[in-house]
Amino acid sequence: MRISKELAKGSNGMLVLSVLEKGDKYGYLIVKEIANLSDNVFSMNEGTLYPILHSLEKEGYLEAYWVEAENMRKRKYYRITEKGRKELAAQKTEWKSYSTAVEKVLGYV
Amino acid sequence: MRISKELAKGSNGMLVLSVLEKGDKYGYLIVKEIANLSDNVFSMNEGTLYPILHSLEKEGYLEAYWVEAENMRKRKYYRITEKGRKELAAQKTEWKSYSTAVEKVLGYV
DNA sequence: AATAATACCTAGATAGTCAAGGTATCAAGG
DNA sequence: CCTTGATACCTTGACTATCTAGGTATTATT
Repeated sequence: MRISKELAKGSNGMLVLSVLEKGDKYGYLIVKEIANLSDNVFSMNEGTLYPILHSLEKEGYLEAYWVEAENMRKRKYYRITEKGRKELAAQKTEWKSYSTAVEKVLGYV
Repeated sequence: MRISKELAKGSNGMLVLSVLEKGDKYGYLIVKEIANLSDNVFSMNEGTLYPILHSLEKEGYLEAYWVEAENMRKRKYYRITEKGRKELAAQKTEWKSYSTAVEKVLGYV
């Protein structure tokens, strides 16, 4: 992250779920997608991403499957589950509540 | 915090600076002020606040002084310094950048 | 042949927050 | 008078998300 690491804490899981809601992706591509969508404000570290993916899978929010076509590196794709979609919705609600509260304290609202 | 603790990481220092920008306050009152302004979304733990205050003071962003009037508990007031105001401005800019980036990834923008 | 990009991963350190506790004063209610 | 709750300061130990830094391997480019 270009952004101070601490600000980001807690939002990365949500960001991962969010890009996967729009279609299955493999790890490396998730990093690129988050960088692109954020206009390169975020550049998620791989050492951050993979533990998050494993944790989200363990919680049942994601399912993984390997794709191994010819002339292509092996890629581990992730698909968001129904449980994952619900979790994402909850986290988005929480994000709204959090960011609104911050802006109230800052005097923006 | 009612908000998941991780989301809050990194923003608390900014919130403290922000409420002090509007006038000197002592620790206990800072907690109340942040709770009030955020409509009780935030309820900062004292175990979180005091280390933050000490750290901000150490960095030169705050200055402390005791007030000990009659019929009153001893209160340790904090005043934001010029350096603190600059830091706050920088953190507000970073917050804007961060929250905008999150909302871009979430597809709100 | 060397380098950069792709693609997966882990281990140890760092740092912010929390829960839980301590100390002490004051006001209100029983 | 005594207990309770609010005020007001603080510290310690645990938790956990992230980072830095490393590892392995393949493919494309120069």
